[in-house]
Amino acid sequence: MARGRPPAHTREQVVDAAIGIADVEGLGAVTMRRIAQDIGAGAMSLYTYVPDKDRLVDLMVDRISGTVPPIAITGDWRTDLLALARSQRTLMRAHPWLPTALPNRRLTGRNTLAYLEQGLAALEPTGLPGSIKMEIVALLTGLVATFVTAEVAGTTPVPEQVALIGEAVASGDFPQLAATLAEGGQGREPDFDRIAGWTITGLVTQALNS
Amino acid sequence: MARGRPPAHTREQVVDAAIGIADVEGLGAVTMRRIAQDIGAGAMSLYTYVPDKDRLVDLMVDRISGTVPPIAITGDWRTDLLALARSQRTLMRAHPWLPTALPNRRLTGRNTLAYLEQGLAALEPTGLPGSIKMEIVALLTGLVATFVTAEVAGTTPVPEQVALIGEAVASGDFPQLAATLAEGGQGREPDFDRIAGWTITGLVTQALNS
DNA sequence: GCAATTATCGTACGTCGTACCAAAAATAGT
DNA sequence: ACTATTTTTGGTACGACGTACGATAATTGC
Repeated sequence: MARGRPPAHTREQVVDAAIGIADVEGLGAVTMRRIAQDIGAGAMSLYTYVPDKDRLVDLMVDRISGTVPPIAITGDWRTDLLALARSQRTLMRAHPWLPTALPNRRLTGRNTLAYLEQGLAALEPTGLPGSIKMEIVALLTGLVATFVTAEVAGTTPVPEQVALIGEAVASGDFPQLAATLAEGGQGREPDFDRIAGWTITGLVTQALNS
Repeated sequence: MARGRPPAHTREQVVDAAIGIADVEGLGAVTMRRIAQDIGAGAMSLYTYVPDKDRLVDLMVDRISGTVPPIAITGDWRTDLLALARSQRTLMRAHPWLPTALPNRRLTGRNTLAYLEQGLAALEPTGLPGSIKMEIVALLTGLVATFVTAEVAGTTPVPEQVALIGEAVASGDFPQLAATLAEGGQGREPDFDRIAGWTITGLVTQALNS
């Protein structure tokens, strides 16, 4: 029944290899030749499994989205949305290239849709209009991406930025910034649950009151 | 006093040419050869004005940030933060490549710092700790970027996504999504002021109450 | 004039995505 | 068994990219 030369690999193999490279060396290290080398194939053979590189990234996103277990819907939107945000954060921390890959990307598969579905389910008890629910889910995803990006990048202070900020503060043109930096780190450190909780509660309650 | 052969162009000229290309044809169309051609220079001459392409993008971001007039600080954080968010949105709509360029980008210049300064100034009356103020500004920027990205991309429905969603809905596995889509567009359409207002109020009031 | 200095930009290298196509490996029909 | 058909493989090659290198040109200071 299966005519023609049998494939030596699978689409999943290709996508998984790409994800493995991106996880360790970043999305920039993902090239067709590199993937091919990793799975022991010729570069051009990959095009049997994937139409082009852009779609491959779409497939990468959808595939890792499938690795997240669905959240339990309790019926309390606060709890459920926070659980969803948490699982997204876990996913993005495991695959730090994800926030970079997300913008301008099409909805690519059932796993990505499943995420949206869960967001809508979490918001069901609010009785908000569907379009508002969609917005809230999108904004929540953006928030998590912003947070994780800052979280991952924030660990390494770039000396050249320190210099810029230092002389900016010294110039006296940025009094608020100077005061904030002088204040030091005695503020609470970034806490995902707190931030996400604020946003969720803020967005939904404001939406309900308008 | 200025020894050696005089420069035929300026850094601003190079950066502005790059911005012009990006505005019309997207960030992907910005190449060193293309910029050089636009300003009538050899490709390699650009390296007199800019260390490399990555820094050039940094300079692009900082330069357009300088085109935004500073907001008037009224002392009401709600008003001032919304004004800041609005001006950021205006900027991002005028330069749609900006949300794409933002993630993982270093603070590059005084104009970018000035934006941060304004955010801190707007939050001054709240009396929140500096680190919290910083977070709120960062999250607000992320929110605007998310919104504008959706706003700009949302105008063109991709047929291939419609097909995916259609069959997903037909499969019955996504009841919430199906219900939401069936509900149609009778919900209010995305309104930036409303969304930004929710988030600002939500974030700040929750921060104050915790 | 003559060095010293600085900018210009043609050439070239390595890397990328991927178009093209001959070779290889399987089945279906005879 | 053989042939025709179908499908995958992967080598070669093309155009575009960022940019290293270095010869050349244009300016100032002595």
